[in-house]
Amino acid sequence: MSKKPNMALACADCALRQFCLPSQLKAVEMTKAESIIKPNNPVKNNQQLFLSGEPMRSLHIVKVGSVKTYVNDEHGKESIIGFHLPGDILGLEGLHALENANSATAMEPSLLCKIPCEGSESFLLSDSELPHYFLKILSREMKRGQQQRLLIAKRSAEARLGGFLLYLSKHLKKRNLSSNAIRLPMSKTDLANYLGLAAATLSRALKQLEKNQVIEISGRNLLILDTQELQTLVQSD
Amino acid sequence: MSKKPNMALACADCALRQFCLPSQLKAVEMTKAESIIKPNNPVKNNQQLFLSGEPMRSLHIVKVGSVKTYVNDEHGKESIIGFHLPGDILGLEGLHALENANSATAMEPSLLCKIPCEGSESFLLSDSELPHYFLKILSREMKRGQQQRLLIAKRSAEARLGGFLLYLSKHLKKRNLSSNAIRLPMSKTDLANYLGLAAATLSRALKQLEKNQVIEISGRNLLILDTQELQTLVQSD
DNA sequence: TGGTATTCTTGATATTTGTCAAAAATCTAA
DNA sequence: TTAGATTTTTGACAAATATCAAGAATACCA
Repeated sequence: MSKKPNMALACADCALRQFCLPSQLKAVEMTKAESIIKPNNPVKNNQQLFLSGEPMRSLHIVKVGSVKTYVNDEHGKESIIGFHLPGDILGLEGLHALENANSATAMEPSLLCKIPCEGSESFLLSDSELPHYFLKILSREMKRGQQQRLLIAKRSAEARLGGFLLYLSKHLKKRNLSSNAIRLPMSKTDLANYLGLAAATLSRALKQLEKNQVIEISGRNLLILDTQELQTLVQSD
Repeated sequence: MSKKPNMALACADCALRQFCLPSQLKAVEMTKAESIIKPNNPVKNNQQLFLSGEPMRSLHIVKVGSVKTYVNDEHGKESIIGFHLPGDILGLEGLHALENANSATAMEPSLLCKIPCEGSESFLLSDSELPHYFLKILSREMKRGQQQRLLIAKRSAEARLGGFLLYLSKHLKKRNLSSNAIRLPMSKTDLANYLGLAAATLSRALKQLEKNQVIEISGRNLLILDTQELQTLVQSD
């Protein structure tokens, strides 16, 4: 029953375990997973985690902090793919080619756990239940991606913003974090980019929601006052 | 070497095999796969294949024809999730819950192959290389979904249309089908819905591309005259 | 084949959103 | 802490797209 000093920080005792490893994992597989996963890599604010096009060395899981993924078009202009919070797995879209599809940068000082993709220990090659588990994760992410696309295809700026805030709120709630008082980890510019809006339009949409007493916002701190109204907004479009 | 009468239509000899089963599948696994897959189910035009929310009985693969997937919002309004052509696998986004995330309807008389999800024979539970293979498929689809989302977030109607036409063209080319003379399987209404545009806007965008001699269109028959120009259009946004 | 229903196109107009620029607010680093 | 850089907000305006309605084309079914 003795543990190595750093084990308290590793998977078995991790508060986020249910979001990145199957909860019903057998003890023997748990040990194996822990031997593969490299936990708690610290990264600084704005630090690049990986670059689009590079060979993929590992999947990343956000333990603490937040990360954005994006691609740069031929003119160097950045397009935001997504924002990733604690418990989120990054890099799944690169698995098929073992090449990073997107680039990733930390939006604040963060801790990341890594699951190596290469070599004999790779979970991709393993006979464990891990591949089946990741199949589920990918399927869920695919569904979520479709929903996000629909949100953006509805064109109203306020509806897009509302949908995003609801997503964020639900995400935090699942992790037993405050779901109404939210600190936005990303810049307004990046959020506008993600939502397919001009920065000025996002600014006005935020102001409008505040005027209607749906939210309160001060810098990156946001308070959802009327979840119901947000839902109505998203649906009525 | 003797075959059952319908085997000529089944997986081993299927022209689309490389798109739905791993090409390097071992003979023994190939046999197993063929024993699981129910090939060539005919469906009529406009026939429903499955409904969002229902328990998922199988994955579907388009063998002949075309299928659309969509969801209905609380007011019954339809939002198109995607269009699926021969070789495409449907239902992946429902795997994680074994529940259909979307509804599906044939856009023309079609043939579909089914991979059952339930029971002991399910590929999900199998120890074969199939789960690893589907991991790759899902990863690729996830990347594609992200690209489609970016296309729609860039807002110009012509760029969205151009991107879609390029996708369609590439898709057909991979299958050694005519990539410049395209028959659009979907209605303009559905395509507009998918691209997040009003039907009138799509109509005008098509007309504009025709005026600029980038495409020629007559009903559902479309000819790409200038692929290069389409690419420029998508990128310049 | 003909009649009906549906989809598509087109024009006129209204609305939304983007663009640009300047000022305000915020962040960063010495 | 402060100066400079960056991000955000705001206003004025331009551009793109939605909406609506009517007519044309097309598809569907008996």
